[in-house]
Amino acid sequence: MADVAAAARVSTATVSRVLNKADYVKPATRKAVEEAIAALGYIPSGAARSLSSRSSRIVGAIIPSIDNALFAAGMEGLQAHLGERGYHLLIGSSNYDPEEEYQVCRSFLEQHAAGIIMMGETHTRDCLAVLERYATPFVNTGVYSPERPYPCVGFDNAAVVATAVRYLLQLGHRRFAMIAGITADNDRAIGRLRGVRAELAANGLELPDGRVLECRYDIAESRAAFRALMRQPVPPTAIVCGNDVQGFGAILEAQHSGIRIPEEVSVVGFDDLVLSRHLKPSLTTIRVPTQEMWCRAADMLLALLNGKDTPRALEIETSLIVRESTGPAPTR
Amino acid sequence: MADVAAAARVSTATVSRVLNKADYVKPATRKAVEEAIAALGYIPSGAARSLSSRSSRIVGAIIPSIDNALFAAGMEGLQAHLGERGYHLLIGSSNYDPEEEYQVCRSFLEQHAAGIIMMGETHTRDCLAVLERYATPFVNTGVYSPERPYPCVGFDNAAVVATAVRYLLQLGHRRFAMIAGITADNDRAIGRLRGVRAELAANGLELPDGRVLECRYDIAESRAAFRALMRQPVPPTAIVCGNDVQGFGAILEAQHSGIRIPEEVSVVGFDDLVLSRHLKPSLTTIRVPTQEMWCRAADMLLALLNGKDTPRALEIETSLIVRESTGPAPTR
DNA sequence: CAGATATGAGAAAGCGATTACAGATATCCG
DNA sequence: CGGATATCTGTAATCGCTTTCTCATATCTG
Repeated sequence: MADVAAAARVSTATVSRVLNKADYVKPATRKAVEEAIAALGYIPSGAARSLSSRSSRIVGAIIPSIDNALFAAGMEGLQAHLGERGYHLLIGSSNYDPEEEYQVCRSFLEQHAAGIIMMGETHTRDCLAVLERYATPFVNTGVYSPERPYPCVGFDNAAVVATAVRYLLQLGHRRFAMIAGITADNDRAIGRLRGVRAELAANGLELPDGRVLECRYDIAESRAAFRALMRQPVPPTAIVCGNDVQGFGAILEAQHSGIRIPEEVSVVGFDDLVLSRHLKPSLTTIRVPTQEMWCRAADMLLALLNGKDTPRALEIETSLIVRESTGPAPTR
Repeated sequence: MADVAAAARVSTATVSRVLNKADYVKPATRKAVEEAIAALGYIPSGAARSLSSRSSRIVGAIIPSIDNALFAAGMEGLQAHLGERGYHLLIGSSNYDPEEEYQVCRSFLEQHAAGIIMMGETHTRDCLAVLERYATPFVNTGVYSPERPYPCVGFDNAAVVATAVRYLLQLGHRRFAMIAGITADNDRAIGRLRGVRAELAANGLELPDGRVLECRYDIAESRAAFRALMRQPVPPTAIVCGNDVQGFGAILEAQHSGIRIPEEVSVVGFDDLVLSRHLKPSLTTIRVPTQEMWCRAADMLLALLNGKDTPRALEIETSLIVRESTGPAPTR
């Protein structure tokens, strides 16, 4: 910076002013500085800036896994969105473990993240404490809990999945099963399971434990789960999946084992990944505008950061996308 | 840090020593400091550290797109690998554009990245210059060019794809087509196209321009490309795809339009994504140990960073995985 | 037991920016 | 045209660490 200042025959303070847009700087002076910056190929030190200004333009995002089309798409959109606003994105994965999430959170704080966006609302006490201690705002995504004190952008997983169940009920289905995500420490997975149970209960139906198989968001495991469900003495006629990957597992296993979807069994997913519309049969699912969700979360975080006014809970619109994997319940 | 020092009744210099493992610190003193750190919930400032030490434990990775299962898996593995070694990962995407890559590179330098891993070896002159100027080492991945002066970890795309072509030739195929990735500024896509051409030429065959369709790594576009190829007056009997996503497009389009794979046409992909084995028919492809590749690239970078001895070019082993999407050439 | 050698800990000078505060011009008014 | 005001620019302290010296103490050595 001193070099730039010398080349432009000004002080470092002026260079700083040019860099930070603000303040009064005569056009001529500004031009001289900008030319010096370009000529010297100067890149300001982010470390020094955040040290000195006690703030950074870094936002951290903690997702369960980068290796999941859903989150990957979200990060792609988030990065572009933040980039346009002059912020950098730090990505970390928690592996669905709040303890790991806490560690990632600490490492973000170490890097002076100005704010953090996290998937879900299940955080360790330590995690919340450290965020509080370092006065770092955060936003939960993928969940919508206006009654809780934490900022969130998402939707009510239980309520949303219920719309899919209602649709299946209308189609005449009565024997339901669910291929659920691992519910341990996963509020979204819990919500979806709860939503299915609740909607069925509201219609006088049950979802017995034997009809709920938890497995990871992994095609091989989901195929195994689908197979197991369909081999039961009285197989279900409708299977609700925790997300689209599990839905893919169901459809692919059906292709392999010759089970006809939707004639023998209907399948619905959740998320509407790109592949869903391309499989055969294409997958009926809940569309979630992932990128929009993350971008809105970023907007909320930036508003919080800059002291701007913002609602503390934002609901993201989802919709049921009916495709080929669902149909009338078989008449036995 | 001053608080920690005060609590432990030592100087900040000693706290620093404890933090950085090195140096002589009496066990008792170390213990006192560590207790103070824990008690105060102290998190050292990464900015101050890298400013003061003129080095950081940050590694940047620039990939074309986060929203691609291949890179996502690579990043997942890379992050874990770097994390174990006390390094943080910064992820950026170039959108297959060298100019954007350069901008991401600059932003990494701004964050004091100690080193950078980039996909491919097509970088702008400015990008190489700025890396040189800031004395920041980098490693190219996904390519293997021992004759070039830049460190790389990957494989020879042309040579590898040739193994797939050879296999198809053995099966009796003579009419080839290719659904290639966009070759502009993409050395991997170029290499694969070149590899197919070269291997065919070596066997007295040609790949006419009309039999090469470039499209993005996107299922919808790939489906369209497959459809177009199969609608030609004399359709190909073997289609080599630039990567697995394009292979998925081919298989899914075939399912939809009733074209039988491999009876009517054989299809091979590249990368061996998880889905490849699960589709019906499953996709014959080239397995690329993505995570290993990125981890080896990280190892090389860290070696470069720490002045350790390391080969400057590392070849990653790939292998042809024969599945159901390839078979004998139809006898016309 | 004196002197040499390790070992452990502190003082203070940066690292590269930002930002009060103050000083210097330029502009404007009566 | 002098002085008040508004507009620019510079000086220097500061951010939270690392690291080089330097010094104090402990451990050997003959």
